[in-house]
Amino acid sequence: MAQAKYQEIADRLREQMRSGTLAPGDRLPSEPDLVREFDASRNTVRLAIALLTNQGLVVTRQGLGSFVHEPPRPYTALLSRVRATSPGELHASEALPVVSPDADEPEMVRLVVETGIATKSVAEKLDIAPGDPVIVRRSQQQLGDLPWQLINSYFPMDVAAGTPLAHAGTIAQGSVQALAEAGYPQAGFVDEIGARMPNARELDFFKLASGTPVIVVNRTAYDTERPIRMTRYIYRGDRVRLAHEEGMIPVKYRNE
Amino acid sequence: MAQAKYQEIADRLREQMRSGTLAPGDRLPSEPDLVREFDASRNTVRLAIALLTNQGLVVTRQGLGSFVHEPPRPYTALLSRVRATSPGELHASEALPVVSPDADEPEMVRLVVETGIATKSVAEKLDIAPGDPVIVRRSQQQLGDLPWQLINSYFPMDVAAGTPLAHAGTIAQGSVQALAEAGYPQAGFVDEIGARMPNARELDFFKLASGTPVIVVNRTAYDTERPIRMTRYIYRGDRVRLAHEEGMIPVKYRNE
DNA sequence: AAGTGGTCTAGACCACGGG
DNA sequence: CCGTGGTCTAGACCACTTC
Repeated sequence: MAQAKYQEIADRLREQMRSGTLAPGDRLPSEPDLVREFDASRNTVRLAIALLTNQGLVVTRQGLGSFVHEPPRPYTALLSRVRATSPGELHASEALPVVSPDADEPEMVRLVVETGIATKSVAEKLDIAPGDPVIVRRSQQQLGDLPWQLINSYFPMDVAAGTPLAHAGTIAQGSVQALAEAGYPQAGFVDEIGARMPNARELDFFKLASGTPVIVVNRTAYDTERPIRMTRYIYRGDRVRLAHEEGMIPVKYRNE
Repeated sequence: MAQAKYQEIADRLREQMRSGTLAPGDRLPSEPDLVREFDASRNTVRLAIALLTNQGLVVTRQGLGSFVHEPPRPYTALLSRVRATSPGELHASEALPVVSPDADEPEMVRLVVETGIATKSVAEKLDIAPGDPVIVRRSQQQLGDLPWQLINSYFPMDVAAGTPLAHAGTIAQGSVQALAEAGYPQAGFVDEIGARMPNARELDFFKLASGTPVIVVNRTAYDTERPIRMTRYIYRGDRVRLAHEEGMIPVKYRNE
């Protein structure tokens, strides 16, 4: 066989999506229909649909059918806020500023503060040893009823102990200010951006369809000497874009 | 049944990976072994393994077995080259600068230049109409034998026609310089960064295991008036990180 | 009730990789 | 050759959604 039958079925369906015969939101033929159309067993048809699902092209809903994925309009998070930022815009947990949300969606935040120990990746960024104690601030954020980002901030214990950073609740003045008041003014930061498939926790929080990756931003902040914070932002790949600007952008093309 | 049997099998295997019983690179028990261990049919075992594969935790190789995924050390592409860049460092197709590749890996580039028509997404970025003609420069890049990025640059026809940008072959002085000489000096750019599952072309070029997303960077460059270029960088999510720096970073923590 | 997808079984044959 | 995963079948029963 030149090509597996389930590949053939997937290819045909993919082709129909490309050509518009199957438009975003359309229901695919039912599994029994495809069984008849391609003279295949149901398992083979299901293999084809699983393939498309894991490529993010199709979503299936039990009792209803399989549907061509409709890419939603994404929210955009800004890696750098170049233009003036009023102090009031600073988010409690230092979330990246967002543009173009559906204006008046209420924002909901669940915040947990705890002490923990540094994992290998956290230790590396903070230049401490794995297992060293750290202050962890975790938050889960929703816009309307869309769970859209997870933020985990890690502070070296000697930096954050005894400061407002170590206490539960939001930080009125913002964590950058709190770090400055504790004697660690932020001088700069490095972002490291990657993408991977979600783990169980992320799958549960975001309610992601399979075939949807997450975007991970590791932001390590430094004073003039050393790392003073590492913040890990996790976004759902299907609804979020990151933006970064440099130089002069004509006004009509700027974000925000 | 509280939980599907294949979910149960996947959970157990995942737990063994977390605890270290199964270390990265280890071979999982064979399918017949798992059939015996969990008293399940082979198809059910395969469902469990497919789940782990699509989460990027496991890779299977026919004739050999299934193995716990080994995360490789990633290459890092810099979104902004803050520090001095000599003209010689400019890549022909304006690739983002890379740090920490295995030093002396030879770089290979395949470049195609053609005229095409703007897709919806390209048209939007270039502020032209879908279907309008554009110059397209496509390149495929490898480091050693690792296919690591695809770069597609789109230029409005009125900008690039009759310039070196419209001709095959690399551009000695770099495309930024070529645009400047054509009367369109670049004033700034906007990057839009997202992640998604690879399409067929990308799957083929990168040879990606399922469960591996790609990172997409859309860089739109402007002169003082209008968009003059849109470049789409596509990276394999399993081997690439993007970096972005802001402010002052202590020397020992800088990239490069 | 009827139609959809979700889970599971038992068995078959094929293709690949290594001894 | 043998053990590994890859493909495919035919049939069963369950769970969810809508009418």
